[in-house]
Amino acid sequence: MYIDNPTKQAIVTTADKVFEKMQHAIVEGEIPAGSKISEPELAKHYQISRSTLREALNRLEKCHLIERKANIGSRVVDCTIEGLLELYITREALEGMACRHAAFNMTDEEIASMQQMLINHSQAKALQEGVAYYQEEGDLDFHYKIILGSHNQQLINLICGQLYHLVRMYRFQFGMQSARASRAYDEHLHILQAISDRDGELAEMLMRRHIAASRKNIEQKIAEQKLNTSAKN
Amino acid sequence: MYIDNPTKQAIVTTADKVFEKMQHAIVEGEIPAGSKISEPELAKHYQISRSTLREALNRLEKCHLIERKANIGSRVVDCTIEGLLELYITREALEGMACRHAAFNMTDEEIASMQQMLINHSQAKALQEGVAYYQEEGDLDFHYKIILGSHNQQLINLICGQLYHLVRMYRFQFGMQSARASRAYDEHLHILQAISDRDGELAEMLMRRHIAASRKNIEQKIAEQKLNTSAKN
DNA sequence: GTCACATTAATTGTCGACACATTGGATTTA
DNA sequence: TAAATCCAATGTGTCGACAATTAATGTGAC
Repeated sequence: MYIDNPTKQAIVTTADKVFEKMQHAIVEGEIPAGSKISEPELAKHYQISRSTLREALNRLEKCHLIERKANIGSRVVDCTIEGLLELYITREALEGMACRHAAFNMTDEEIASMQQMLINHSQAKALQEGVAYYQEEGDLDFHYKIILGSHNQQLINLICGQLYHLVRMYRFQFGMQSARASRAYDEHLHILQAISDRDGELAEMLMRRHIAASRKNIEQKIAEQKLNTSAKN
Repeated sequence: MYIDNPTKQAIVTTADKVFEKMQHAIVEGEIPAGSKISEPELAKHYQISRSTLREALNRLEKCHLIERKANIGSRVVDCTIEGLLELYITREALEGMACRHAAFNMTDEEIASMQQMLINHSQAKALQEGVAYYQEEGDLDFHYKIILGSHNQQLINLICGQLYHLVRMYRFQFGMQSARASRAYDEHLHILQAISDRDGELAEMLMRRHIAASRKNIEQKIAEQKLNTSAKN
């Protein structure tokens, strides 16, 4: 069950459709990260002309899923640890600010809707130990609505329209759903509480800590992995 | 004298050249804000095919200078007050974070180079009362180098590659160089001091206040303008 | 005179072909 | 054998034309 992106423009043109297909293919690793993109090959695969494919490629570049170099070609971005950490830092800045403004700008209805959502998450979490569902869909959903709640079009476009897909890609490629699930849930609760108290300053601080904690959790896991592999060799 | 953008890819293809020309034309208002873009007309004007023009348009869209709708066309973004304030808020978040990391990641040489730059600014400022030069080029230059100093490619791309041109556009269109010049200079000094002290937390706070002060200054000017115009009517 | 509908004109999306740049391998030379 | 040069093959950039959609104009009915 995907969270539908309200920022995305309606899919009417064929380039739109191919863009969507390729987006999923890249995010889910079907088109491998770091791989070179052959325009003639892909155009044939999707049964479209190169012009249309290039239009789709331009949009993929817009959300940082591929990189283009003049006269050389396009490559799918590769998921490095440095890139992941940089992405978290960027999210910390942007989502923190979004959260601060959400505290000022969200309507009472929006807040109530999020409270209901967290209750649903809590039940789903209790049902299936929650790790998978919560970390994948629920977490993104929560963050997503906070960002929309900022009512700041610039922030919304940047995060939801551009960075969002990259975040999903990293989640898929690194396949991380950690033991932080239940702690993350509590943090969500506190963030929403700060918002419903209209305390923007606290809301921003909590959101930043929430994202930073997630980043540090990953850094730690990476460090452990390194320790293990070097111990084996 | 323009600040050359290290993030921009080398200009080799004709689409690159047209992109650059149009970028300047839009930023400086030669192509008016909010105006519709006619592909056949512009293609003829630049003596290129529509395909090449569309390639240029795609890049303009990437840095938020134009907006496209399927089957309808492209429009230059229009500069609204809301848009300006949203942009400042986004900058506050991103540049604040960049500044924090610059405090950790800038080399001693980079810091020394910035200190020298501020000395130069100070002299230019003393020479010509500084308002114009400082607010236009110098201020951007300072912020620019801080961002680069974060050594965070994600942040650099977002701010310098995308938002930067929009910031310049707003400056041109609203033509704002306020009496904040000398105060802003002092703030720059303090920020750089925090960085050279490797105090990331303070550096971020100062940068955020610096940008927020600039935003509030504009909000106040707008409020005064409204008061004046309504008094006249 | 105004609204609704149909027809025409103009604009955008898509296509296939050509021009140019880059890459890889074969040939020549030191 | 190694390095440099040339040539062919592949891939990207650009072009002009056609198809599909939207906007504009004109016509008729009320």
